[in-house]
Order: sequence, then structure tokens, then C-alpha cells
Amino acid sequence: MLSPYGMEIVESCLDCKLRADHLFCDMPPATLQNFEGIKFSTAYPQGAVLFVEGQMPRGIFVICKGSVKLSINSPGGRTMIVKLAEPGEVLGLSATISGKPYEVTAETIDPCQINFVKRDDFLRFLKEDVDACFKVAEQLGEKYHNACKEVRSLGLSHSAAEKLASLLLEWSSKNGAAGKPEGRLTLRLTHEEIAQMIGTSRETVTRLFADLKKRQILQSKGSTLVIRNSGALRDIASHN
Amino acid sequence: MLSPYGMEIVESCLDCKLRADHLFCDMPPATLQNFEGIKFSTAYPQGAVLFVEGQMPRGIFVICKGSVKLSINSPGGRTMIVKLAEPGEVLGLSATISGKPYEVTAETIDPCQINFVKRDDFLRFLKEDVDACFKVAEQLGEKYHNACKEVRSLGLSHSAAEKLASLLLEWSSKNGAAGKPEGRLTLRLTHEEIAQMIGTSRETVTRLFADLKKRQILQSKGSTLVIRNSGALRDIASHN
DNA sequence: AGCCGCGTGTGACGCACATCACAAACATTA
DNA sequence: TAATGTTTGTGATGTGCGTCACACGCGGCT
Repeated sequence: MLSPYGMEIVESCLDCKLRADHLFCDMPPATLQNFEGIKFSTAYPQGAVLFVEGQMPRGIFVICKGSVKLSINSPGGRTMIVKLAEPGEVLGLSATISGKPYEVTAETIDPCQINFVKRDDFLRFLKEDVDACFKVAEQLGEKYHNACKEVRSLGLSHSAAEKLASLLLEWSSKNGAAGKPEGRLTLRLTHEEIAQMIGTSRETVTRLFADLKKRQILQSKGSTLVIRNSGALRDIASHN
Repeated sequence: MLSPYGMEIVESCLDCKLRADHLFCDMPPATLQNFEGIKFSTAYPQGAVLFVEGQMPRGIFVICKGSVKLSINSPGGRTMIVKLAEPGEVLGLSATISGKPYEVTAETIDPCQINFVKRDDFLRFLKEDVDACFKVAEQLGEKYHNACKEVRSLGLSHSAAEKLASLLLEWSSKNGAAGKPEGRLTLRLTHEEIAQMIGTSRETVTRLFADLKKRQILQSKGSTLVIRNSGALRDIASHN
């Protein structure tokens, strides 16, 4: 079956082939059966906003396909991108559990398939099933872990160059884990968005890229980046 | 009963008078009974290190009395204080659940009573009890929430003045919640440590305090601070 | 008393980076 | 192909604050 946005749709979680790779989705069959009963599967186009920071929680969103940009915004219009969430991640979890407003804003960056579960249904589901509840704890632990990494990078690493280098290495290694050739990656974000990820200005990102190319550490054709000297990049990333 | 460090000790969680105020400890009696069986209650002096960032998780620590400083460190010797944890909070939770290294370093800043539970015991405890598991999820949500606040303050608010003002307001309001007179607070941290909380240098903190006093916004006698103009302080804190 | 260690106060200096202000390179639409 | 938007490249300029350097105050020693 095809969604309106030209993407194949997975009908049921039970026969989702990628389940084992999807952190949250890898639950015992019985638990999954219950989940199946309360989820709503929806397809979203690129640029759809799932929820906004400060909204009261309506429920949780499990990413099946596509990626989602999580960001926080200051009243003054400043934006910071916290994370790019991938399939298998659950969004809106802590807000849904605590009943407090969503912490971040979630916006799809390509066509996505996403399972939604209403807050009440989800809470009932949790209280009835230890396995599910434990999965949620794991998932929240993961979120906390990521947030800690973010804090570390924002608070301890100094130069913008350092943070950009770390980001590139992280992306590159994520490629490696996915079987793609490591050391080669395609940028899916604009310089502006990259700047928002590492907490600097767009111009600085541009200049840093220019510098890395001049120093033969990076090479680019279109939106494809090749890391020519990963050693040097690592040096920059861990320069205390 | 008195501990070696001149602090009264609570024998059992079941008749702990502060239980209702302690987020994690407020569990159903049956659950609490189980917890009672696996916990080890210990008294620590000031300056004790519970665990260090990067260590493999031995288990969780529930604070009964006293406060604990959570920090992260860069290989280059830089330190950032992430949080001051209070009674009712659980430390080492996400590491214990995921089996990955502790995210932060935990050090007592005054004499503490703390319940320790070994990793295996704790995991078994969780898998047997949905209520406990749900409490853990709540607790992790809380941790995630705090981390998000940290990210927001590090990534969006720019000037050091802004962050210091926010910190003071937060402390002051925490006093208010505890019944103490709001707008009056005693500093328990040195300028150096405050600097580590807001990610700046000690000298900057000193200068900022001097400036706030000169502008009649703050007033200090010894380690006691009085906020004379909370409006102005709020303005500084939310200056976009 | 005098000495030491620790926290604090304050000046001088420089650099990394924000900000502004364009121009050039693409992408989209009509 | 012109017309309009979006993303990128680069210079000029200013400034917040990190860093170094040193002096002062205060409490705990012996």
C-alpha cells in the first residue's frame, strides 16, 4: 500500500520487518498485540509539525519511517535543534507520562510514517504491562543519555570548530553502522540548521566548512561530503 | 539513632515521615515493602563520591537526606555542574537500566543518608512490580525534563548575566516553595562552583555579582543574599 | 602573633565569534 | 528566460568574556 506522499506503508507492527532494529518496537508478541489495539498509524508529509514545545501532551508518537527534527525555541525567536530522531524512537514520552507540557517541538524532515497513541490509552497500556513499562523506562533512559551528551557538548567543548567536527564524526559513524561507506555522508540540513544544532551562527558554519576544505580535511561535491582526513577531524573534535 | 556524621538516621522507608514529599519514595505499601528488602541504607560525610562518570553501573542511589552535586567533566579538566539533587531523587537510574556507564559524577555536598540498591536486585524488583516500574519512568521523565532545561539555558540564553539571573531566581523560588522567605537565600556554593553551573568563569561570576550589587538589585551580608529588585532580575533573566 | 590556604575582587589584553551587509550560486516558479 | 526566493560565500566591525596576573580579606593552624 502506498501513502499519499509516495512512501510504502507498514500495516501492522506484528509483521514489521524492521522491528528488531527499532528500539522501542522490539517487545514481546503479547505486549505488541495490545499496542496494536490502541495505535493509530498515520503518514505525514515533509515539514509536518507533530507537536509544539509548551503544548499539553495529547499522546506519544512512535516513528516507523522517516526522521523528525526536535527543537527548542526561545521567545526571542532563537532556535536550537536538539536531535534528529529516527525510526524506533518514541516522541512526547516524558510529557505524556508526567502530564506536563511537551519539552520540544517535533517536525518531520521527510515523509514519515508514525504511530500515535492517545495519552489515556497509553497510560492504561503501561499500567497493565510490566514489559511495556520497562521498555518505556529504557527509552526514557536513552533520551536522558542523549540530553546529557548535548549538555556535555554545549557546556564543555569550547570552540565551534570542535562541535562541528564532533557532529560530522557522529554522522559519519552513524553511516558506518548502517552499512554505508563511513567517511562519506550527504548533508540533509542547511548550514543554518547545522548552526542551530551546534549553537553558533550560520556564517560561522560556512566559514568552518571553507576552512576544513582548504586544509584538505573535507571535500564536497554538491551535498555529498567526503572526510579525507578523519584523524585531523578527530583531533579538532577532542581539542581541550 | 545518630550516624557518625551527626545526622539523625531514618530506619525504614515505611515510617519515613517525608515520604509523601519524596517523589520516588511515594509508592504503594506493598511495593515499598519489597524495596525495603533490597535496599542498603548508608550515611555519607560531606564530599563523598557516590560514583564517577564513565564507571559501569553498580546500582541506584536514593537520596533520603542531604544534597548531592552532579557534574560532568571533560578530559581537559573542565567541570560543569549539572544539578544539585535533593531528597527523593534517584541517582544512577538510566545507567543502571541500560547497563551503560554512569552519565555524571555524584558527590555529596553535605552529610547525607542514602539508600543503595544493587543493579540485579533493582532490575528484578522492577520486572516484578508495575507500580515500581512506573515510578521509575516518572523519575526518568523528571530527569529528562531537567536536562532539557539545562540545554535550553546553555543553548538559547546568551549572556552569562542572563544565566546567573535565572539561577538566582530559581534558587529563590525553591526557597519560596519550602516555606522560607522568598527573595532571601544563602549561597551554599563558591563563585567557582556557580561559574561551573552556568558555564562561565569564576571571575565573570564575581564581576556580575559586583555589578548587580552596584545596581541595587542584590544585597549581601556574608553568604546571605537578598534580592532587592526581583523585577529587574527577571528582566535580565529573560533578555532575548 | 605570624603563616598559609582558600575564596574573592579588579585591571589589562586578546580572541573567537555574533552581527551586519552585501554578492554570488542555485532552485523554483511562472 | 526572466523573476523570485533560498542557500551559500566573504569582508568589515564590534564585543563578551576567557585568561593571566596580582592584591586583598578571612579563618584555621601552630
